[in-house]
Amino acid sequence: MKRVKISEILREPKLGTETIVKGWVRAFRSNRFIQLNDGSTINTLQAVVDFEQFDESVLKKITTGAAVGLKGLLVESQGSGQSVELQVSEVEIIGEANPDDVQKTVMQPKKHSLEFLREQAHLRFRTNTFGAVFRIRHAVSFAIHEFFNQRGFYYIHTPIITGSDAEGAGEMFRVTTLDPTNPPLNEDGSVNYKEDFFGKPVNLTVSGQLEGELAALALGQIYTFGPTFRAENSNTSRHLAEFWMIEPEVAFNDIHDNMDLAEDMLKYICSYVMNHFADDLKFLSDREATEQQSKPQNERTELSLIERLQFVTSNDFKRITYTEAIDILRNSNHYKKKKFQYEVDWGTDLQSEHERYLVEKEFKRPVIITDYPASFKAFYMRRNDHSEPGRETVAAMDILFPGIGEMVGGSQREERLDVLKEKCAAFHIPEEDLWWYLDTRRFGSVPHAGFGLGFERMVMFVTGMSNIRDVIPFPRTPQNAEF
RNA sequence: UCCUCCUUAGCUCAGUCGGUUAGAGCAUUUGACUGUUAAUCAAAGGGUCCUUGGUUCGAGCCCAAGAGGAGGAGCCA
Repeated sequence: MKRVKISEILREPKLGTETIVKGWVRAFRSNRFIQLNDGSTINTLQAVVDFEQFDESVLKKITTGAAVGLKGLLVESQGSGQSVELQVSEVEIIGEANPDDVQKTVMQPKKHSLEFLREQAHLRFRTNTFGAVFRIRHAVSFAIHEFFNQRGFYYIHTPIITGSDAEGAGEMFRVTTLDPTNPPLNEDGSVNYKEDFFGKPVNLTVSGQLEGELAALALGQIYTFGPTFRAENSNTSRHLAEFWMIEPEVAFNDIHDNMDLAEDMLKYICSYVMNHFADDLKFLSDREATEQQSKPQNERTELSLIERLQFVTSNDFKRITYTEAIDILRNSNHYKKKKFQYEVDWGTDLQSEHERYLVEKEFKRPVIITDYPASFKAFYMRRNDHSEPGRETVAAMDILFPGIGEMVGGSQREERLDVLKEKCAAFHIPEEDLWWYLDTRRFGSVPHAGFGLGFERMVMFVTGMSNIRDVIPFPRTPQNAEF
């Protein structure tokens, strides 16, 4: 007989049939009731053992955390907390768990802090919260692939090891096989990278975008979905040294097509999770609601997690230009009462507090800000045709989410070779490093656009978790690469 | 990297003005009970009060330095 997953049993219970389940004991109450979870769902199956029919030594081993196989008859439950239960006739102890040891872990049946759970990343999968988070992380991932596949996008794998530092997106991790204590040196004392594995210095990628553009300018529409690495000493609840990013790129799209695509994608993800992982979502929504009760009124969220997802899918994102954003901020009472710590001036980047004001106070919904000043945006973003003199802007777009900040950053790309070369010079990027990128603008260049979605930030929004370390199985942050 | 806060039992936390033997709930163990739902009842075990140094007759509590963690900022996704 094959084991049946608990998710199947609970979805379509075949009452009166002999069934085998295997999983981990969450609780064993009254020497009679086993609460069994096998990871297929957040819900547990109640298994009832008649303790008079089993050996004491077997019952002793049914402890929290232990792995067991149970065979028995599926029947309607006499108790009120569940509809079906398993009347156990055979117990197999598959893996024991010593209660004294379990007591020191996150598996003991009680509430734990997220910090404590983080210290046991290898065991936190066993908890309701992280089981739900990682099932939903899968759902978000799968929804993204499904979304793009349905629209005829091709999934492209861009390199993880890269020789170009062109995007300047941040500090990079060096990849080398040289002996750090005794590297080969040039005559002038510098490290001789010709002797390194690739014959030149290489790093872990900070973005697959430039490579993605090459594919898009042949295959039409592509997306990447891979790990990304930033060696920045960022110690916040929104940053990781290793994270995952989705970067679609579409030939012939302009900035408006780009916004439509991003908005559709974000809505699709929310719908998918609501439709397919409702149990996990409800658990997380209730969990957040309980947590909110211990917070002061002004720090509570107005909508529940589920309501926030519904809100996103059923309302258009607010679209404004950077210049309009500056006007709104400067005309706000918040500004007039001097409640912003940072000055609001055309030409400087928006600070976190400004973005939060726009998203959380002014519009109360996701906001897309476009047409930023060229001075603080990347070299590859397309220069707008009708910029005021001295106020040159680029066709950039950032999508800001409540509680998260920047969820998506993208732009229409500079397709004009002469302008792009000008920008390279202005940003001190040597053209010879990017010859392969510039080539795309020589052989049938076309307008195109794309964006990057921070995968973990999306999972944060969908699960309601407030620390990015709690939505990735094994977080890598400064001074922390355990497991 | 900067600012603020935190570190007491396995976990979550209390610990008064610096004063005798540092407490509670949960968890664990033992026993009782047995249709429970974070089961209940009784008892027991469990402490480098983060580390080092200082002040003091006396420090969990005051001071200094360090370590670890959290929140916020910057950078960004």
